[in-house]
Amino acid sequence: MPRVKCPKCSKVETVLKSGFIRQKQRYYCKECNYNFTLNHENRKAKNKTRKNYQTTILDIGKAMGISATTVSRALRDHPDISAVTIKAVKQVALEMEYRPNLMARNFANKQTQTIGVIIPDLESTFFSSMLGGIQKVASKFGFKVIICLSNEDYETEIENVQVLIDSRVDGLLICHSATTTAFDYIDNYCKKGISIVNFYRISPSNKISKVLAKNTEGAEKITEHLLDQGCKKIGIILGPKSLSITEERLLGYLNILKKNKMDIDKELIAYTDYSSTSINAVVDDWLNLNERPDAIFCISDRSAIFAIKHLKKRKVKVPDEIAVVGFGNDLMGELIEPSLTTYNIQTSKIGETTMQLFLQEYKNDSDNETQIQTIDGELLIRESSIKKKRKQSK
Amino acid sequence: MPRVKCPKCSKVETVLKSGFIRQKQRYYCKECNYNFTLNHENRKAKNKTRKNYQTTILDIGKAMGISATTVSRALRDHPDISAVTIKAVKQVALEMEYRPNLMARNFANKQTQTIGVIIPDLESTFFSSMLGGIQKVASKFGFKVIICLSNEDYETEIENVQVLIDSRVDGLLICHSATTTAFDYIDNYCKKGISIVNFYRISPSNKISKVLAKNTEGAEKITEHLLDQGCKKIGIILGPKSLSITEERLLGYLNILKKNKMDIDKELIAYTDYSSTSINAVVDDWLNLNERPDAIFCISDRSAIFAIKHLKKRKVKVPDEIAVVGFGNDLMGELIEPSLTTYNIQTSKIGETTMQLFLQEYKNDSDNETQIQTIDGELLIRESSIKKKRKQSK
DNA sequence: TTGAAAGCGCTAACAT
DNA sequence: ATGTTAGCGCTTTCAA
Repeated sequence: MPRVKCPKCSKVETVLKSGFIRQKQRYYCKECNYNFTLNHENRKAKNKTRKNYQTTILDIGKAMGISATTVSRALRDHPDISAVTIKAVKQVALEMEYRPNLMARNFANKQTQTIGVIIPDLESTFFSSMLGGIQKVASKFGFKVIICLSNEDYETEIENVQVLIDSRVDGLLICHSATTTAFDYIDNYCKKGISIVNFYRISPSNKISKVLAKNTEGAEKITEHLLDQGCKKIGIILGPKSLSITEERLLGYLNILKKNKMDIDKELIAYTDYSSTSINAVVDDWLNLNERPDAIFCISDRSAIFAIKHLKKRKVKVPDEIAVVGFGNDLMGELIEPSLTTYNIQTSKIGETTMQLFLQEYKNDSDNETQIQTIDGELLIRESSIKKKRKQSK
Repeated sequence: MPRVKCPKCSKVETVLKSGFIRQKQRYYCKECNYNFTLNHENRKAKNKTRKNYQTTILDIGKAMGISATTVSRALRDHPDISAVTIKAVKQVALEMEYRPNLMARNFANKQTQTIGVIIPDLESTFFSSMLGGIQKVASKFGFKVIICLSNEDYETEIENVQVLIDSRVDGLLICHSATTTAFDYIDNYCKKGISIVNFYRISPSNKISKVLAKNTEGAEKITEHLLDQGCKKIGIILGPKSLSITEERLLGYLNILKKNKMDIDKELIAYTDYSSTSINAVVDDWLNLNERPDAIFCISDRSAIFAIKHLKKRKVKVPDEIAVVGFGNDLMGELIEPSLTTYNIQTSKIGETTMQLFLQEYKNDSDNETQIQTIDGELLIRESSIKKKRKQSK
């Protein structure tokens, strides 16, 4: 019951609420049979003088003669609040151009509806399309995405993680930089209960969920395909040793060579830092061998393109003299001449799945076990690996 | 003076602070010549029981027997605080694994150190490299970047703007979607004092600063180059009419045709929505003309690549029968065969400049005038526009 | 040099 | 169905 005096009889006990009039709480005195409203602050006047002043729920409450709590609840369609009140409040909110302050709301709720994403770079469509996938799912569920680029640098990666955690993002989706060799920091944060999902380039930690491409299987298919084309000597250009994808793809490559009882030539296994210089150096080395490889399997499409360009420069014919295949399926692979054979890992889907996995863990905040999801891929045979003799024989 | 009783004489007036001992405030009673500390809550015990409990400045304060205010100031190297205190506080903060809650800090400060970026998509390196530029400058100045993709959709663009503003981002960097035709919402937000910078695809509003490419100049150079190559009939494939870049580039194209007293054929001016279908349709139309164009100037590298692919499919030789040029300088242009002649607008620099412009306005929050910055570009002549006869004659 | 108190805008627990 | 109160973690007066 409202504790409001009737302006006529000055009694409190006889006064009841009686809906809203002109967006203001209306009261009714049973005794005097009198309807009245209270003179609260004027809506416009109240709008403090500061230039960027934003209406708050308190302003609305004052303007209407009701409490901020009721306004807060009405705005969020809380079941406790009556339909009339909700309607009236929303109306006033609109008039006063109220907009919720998400900073305040999130602070009060101790959550941010924001996830942080750390990726190595935006220089090809490769990571950006993963980012796109993440963003797509995130926006569908009302999450904001803060991006951070590690520029393939470990220090930057760590700094980014720190800032994001300090910002209290609800979750962290990490694709490690190529120079990251120490992954223990991940476990540290996990202890503190922060949701982290690893994607594509993953850490060895068993405390977090992961989304990865079928690296080993993909590498097997790629290698098999090259053998199919009659290749006898396949060089493999990898990334840094510390990277999960390097390891897994090398495994696939070795599996198939072993299965086919082929020699494994250590000289043909090269580790690089993804830079064009390091890739060109490897290619040069191999061209100087007595017996050149007849195929090069590159860790990424980007490196495959570097290799093709370099081979062209060195007047080596691709694919006839040396077949080149990539991995990943970057948009660029379709454009280069010859078009690039690759393994489509579905980057965008990796992003989507990563976000979904996070969401899943976020909802049932129980300490459920971590899971590892593997995204299917497919061999994409294009020109860069088709040996002519074979082509004709088919 | 501390209001602490001496444990021996129980007097208050005689007690002075005397530095820190074992990270705790130490007191000294002049009268008893006695040093002591107070028994405040235990550091470890205090660490509430909740799983994700994070140490707060209050925890540090309690643990040390000083106020949260002092801790807050010490942590930020406030000049009021003595060096000893600062050192001691930082030490304890480290021990207690304190991390500032940026959500709370930002809320109290009414700023977020975050900017929102709205771009149309991440499907090529085109916008993502602008994003990269923004991110680069942003991280240098301690700003976080929230990205939103409009997917070239006006509604989504508006929604994104709303969410970002509700989140109280410090600034908004917008590159409009291709379907945005109503830009008035921008002015509305400006009235409320939100910093907005427009980049690349800009609105007609004169209330916000803008960063743009030299569209008209670039289009002039491109057109001149095509005339140079002996082209007589240049088709131009534009984006939607509502887009600033469409208008400006068309202007450049027309300027040069007029300057050279050439006929302007309306049939050769086509508006598209950037989709491959719409571009292919235009190309098909032109191929069906009695007199086909001998060159096609595309609004973007992406559309130029669509055009080239389609022409190849239709067995039209590029550049001999029809030269094709793009605009922008997307990474892909270098890879396609024939490599694409384009105008390098320096996407990454556009991003960097946009962020710098925002920073500039943000610092001197005076209502300084808006500025428009134009980023230099350069003609990049590659294979797709070099007519053979010319090549030989040179 | 330090501390106490108020407040940022919102939400939730607890009345009524 | 609505209001009261307290609190999220931090910063900033203002007072000492």
